[in-house]
Amino acid sequence: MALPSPLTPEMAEAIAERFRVLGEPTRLRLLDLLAGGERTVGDLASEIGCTTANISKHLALMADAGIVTRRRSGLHSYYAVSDTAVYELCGQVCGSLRAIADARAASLRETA
Amino acid sequence: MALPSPLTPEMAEAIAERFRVLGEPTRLRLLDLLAGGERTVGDLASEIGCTTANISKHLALMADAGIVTRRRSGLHSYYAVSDTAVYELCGQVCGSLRAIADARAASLRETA
DNA sequence: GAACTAGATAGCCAGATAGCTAAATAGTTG
DNA sequence: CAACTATTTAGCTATCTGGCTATCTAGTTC
Repeated sequence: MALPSPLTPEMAEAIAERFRVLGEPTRLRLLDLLAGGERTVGDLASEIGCTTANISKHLALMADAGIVTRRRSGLHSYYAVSDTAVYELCGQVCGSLRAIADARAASLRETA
Repeated sequence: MALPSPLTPEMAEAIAERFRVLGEPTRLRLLDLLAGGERTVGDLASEIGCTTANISKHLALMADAGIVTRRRSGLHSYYAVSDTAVYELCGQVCGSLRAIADARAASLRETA
C-alpha cells in the first residue's frame, strides 16, 4: 500500500492517467448508468443523447483502463463495470466538493 | 451523500472537473511533496525540476479547486494541502491499479 | 448471398491545456 | 528610490481529446 516518496514521475503518471479517465463527464454518466448492471452501447448512447460512435469510444477507453468489461452476444456488446472502486472514488469526491462548498459559504457569511 | 440518479450532466461535470485536476502528474507530485507540510513555490519548482511559472500555475489551479491554500509571507508564498481527502483518493486508485495489474498477470498465466 | 443492424474504427475539427519565455507585480534591502 | 528577489501573469506553441460524419466489420434474417 505504501507509495514511493517522493512519488516517482512514472507512478504519478500512472495515477494521473486513471484520474484522467474519470475526469470526463460523459464517462461518469456512463458509469452511473452501468451501476444497475450491464447495458448495450446503443442503449447507453440513446440515454445519454449522443452518437454510438462516441459512446463506443468512451467504453473502449474505460475497458483499456480496466474499469469496464465487454461481453459480446449476437449483434450486441454488453458493457459492465469491473472496477466498482470507481463508485467509492466518486462518492469521496462528492464529499470533498460538498465540504469545500460549505466552507466557502461559511467564509462568505463571515465576510458579509 | 446520495447522488442523483441518473447522474445529471451538471453533477457529472462537477465531479469530472475535480478528477481532471488530479489527472496531471505534476500536480500529483506537488501534492505528494506537500504531504510533509507547507512549501514555497520556488522550493517545489526546484524539487520537481521545472519553471516556477509552471508550478505557480498548477498551485493556483489547485487553490481554485479548494485542494490547497496559500499563505503569503514576505517574498514567499507558502502552499499547503487543505483537502487531505486527495491522499485517500490516490491510495484507492493505487489499489485499483494494483488489482487490475494482478488480474491481467493472472489471465496471462492462464493463456500461457 | 442480399439486406439489414449494432458496433467499432478512421479521419477531421474545435477547444482545452501543460510547458516555455518574457514581462509585470509585490515585497525586501541597501 | 534603486536594485534585487519571489511569485504571478501574459502570450505563445505543441499536443491531446471529445465530438462529429463516414466507413468498415461482424452478426442476423430473409
